Amino acid sequence: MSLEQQPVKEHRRTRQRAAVDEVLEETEDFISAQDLHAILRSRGMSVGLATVYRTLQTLADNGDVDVLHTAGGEAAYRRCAREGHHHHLVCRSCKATVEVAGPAVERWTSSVAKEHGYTDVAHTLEIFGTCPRCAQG
Amino acid sequence: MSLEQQPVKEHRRTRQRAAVDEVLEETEDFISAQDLHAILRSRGMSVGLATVYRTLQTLADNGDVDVLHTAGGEAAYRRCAREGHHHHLVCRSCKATVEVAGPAVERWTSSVAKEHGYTDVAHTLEIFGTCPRCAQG
DNA sequence: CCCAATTTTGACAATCGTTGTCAGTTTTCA
DNA sequence: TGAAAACTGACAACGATTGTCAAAATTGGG
Ligand SMILES: [Zn+2]
Ligand SMILES: [Zn+2]
Ligand SMILES: [Zn+2]
Ligand SMILES: [Zn+2]
Repeated sequence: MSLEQQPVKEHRRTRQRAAVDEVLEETEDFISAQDLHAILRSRGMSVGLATVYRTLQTLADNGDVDVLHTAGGEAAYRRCAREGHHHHLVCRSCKATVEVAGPAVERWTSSVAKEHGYTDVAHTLEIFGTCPRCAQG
Repeated sequence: MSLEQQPVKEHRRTRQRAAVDEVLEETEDFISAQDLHAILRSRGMSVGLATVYRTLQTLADNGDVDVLHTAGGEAAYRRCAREGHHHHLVCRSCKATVEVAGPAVERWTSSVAKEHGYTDVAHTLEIFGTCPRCAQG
């Protein structure tokens, strides 16, 4: 067995990371690296695109933000309120997100996996739909 | 029986499509467009990469094959035995796939969506793990 | 069988999100 | 304060996928 410690990669406090953090903090919905970078630029904050990518990647690795892969194949990030494992109900058009927990689903996935002898199990689950606001207004 | 109008985009029978179909038919696990193309080439069957992409895309659109987005961000395709809506338990290393149905999950996702007023709901759910064979040998 | 309309093909360029490079900059801490 | 260590950013590189468009193949008549 290999006991893996959490990879605390974020050691140093830099203005770039603070900037990314700030945007994440005030952004309610999932946002892509590119979009976050655009926001920073529009605010006159100069942060390299690569740095934005790296920072988000690290935050995701450390579990500080959730990652979602959109239909278009791009990664979107979000700092969620809920702490433990959970999933998302996301509006296809405006990205409005609801955090949802489904203990039954978690149990089901592990039982299915175990049933077939699969180990080291993980799963991805996202629910997409049209939110009430976008549905009609 | 329910009459569902299928977008029959595949009109013509060409050797290229037959070739792609053949590989899909004999391939048990999910396979990417690139890998399928490589197999065709290795067999001396000349089929353009773009054609492989287009063919798989069309098959997926018509619901003839299932699509899976791997961790590496590439699409993988599979002709499944099960007909209705279902999910997959996939081995991370060898791609060995088990088709699974989870009526409870389906119910849960729609109830959660309805609960928050979301409509036109869909969901993605994939279970990843290490299959028994890869686990030890 | 032959043809013209229509669809499909494939080599190649182009796009797009993302990662690698690496010299110069910043942070940390002894 | 003085490095060692981590971080940054401009830019190149990358890999998967899509767009282009002339040439080739399929189809349904005639
Ligand atoms: Zn979340
Ligand atoms: Zn919405
Ligand atoms: Zn399937
Ligand atoms: Zn396996």
